[in-house]
Amino acid sequence: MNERVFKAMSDGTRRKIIELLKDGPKTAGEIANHFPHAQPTISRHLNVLKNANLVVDQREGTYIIYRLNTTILQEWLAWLLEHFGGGDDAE
Amino acid sequence: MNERVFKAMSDGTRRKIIELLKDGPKTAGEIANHFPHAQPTISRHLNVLKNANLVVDQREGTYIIYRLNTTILQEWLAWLLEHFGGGDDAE
DNA sequence: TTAGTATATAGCTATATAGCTAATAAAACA
DNA sequence: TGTTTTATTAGCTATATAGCTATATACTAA
Repeated sequence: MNERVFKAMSDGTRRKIIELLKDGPKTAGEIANHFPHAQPTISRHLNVLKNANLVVDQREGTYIIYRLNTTILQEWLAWLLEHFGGGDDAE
Repeated sequence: MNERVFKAMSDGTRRKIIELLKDGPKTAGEIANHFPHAQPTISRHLNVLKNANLVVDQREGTYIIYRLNTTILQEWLAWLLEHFGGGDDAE
């Protein structure tokens, strides 16, 4: 499993971005409006998520639309369950 | 969910320690022997895991035995599934 | 071309983290 | 007590990261 996914998911702001995008694609501005941080700060968080391949972006006119890459997210969860889940005796 | 758990799990060495401890409790030295790092380096990783409550330690003579806190690990996985799992339309 | 809007990049600061070696602590045992 | 073994803590360096402001880029529309 790609280390970048773990690093990306280890930040609370980025996890909230992922949760936002679970409800559907959003522009960078819409995403930024959900946070108290400056817009460039969110832009960089989005870039971290993009480098982890957890989101994809697509320019639409002046807007850039971000959407979740559900495949990577599901693969990550599957990897976690495989490695850390169900290890208890009383399962 | 405790931010410390995410930070703890975002490091590859610490994830390997967790996997080792899934096979049963081990002393700090046994754990360190599985890695190319200096022993104090592993000691600090163990401390990060301890602060996240992912492991507990117990002195046994000169040894200190680490064991997995499966509860926290399972709670973490459950939290992840709840927030990020099953969001796909075609589930 | 100019102006305006949306977003990213550059450049900075402060803080966190992973690694190391050296020193310290805690227990066992002669 | 002094020595050995096991492990942690202290102190350091190098690197990464999250935040900011200022600037640049990409597109739209006048």
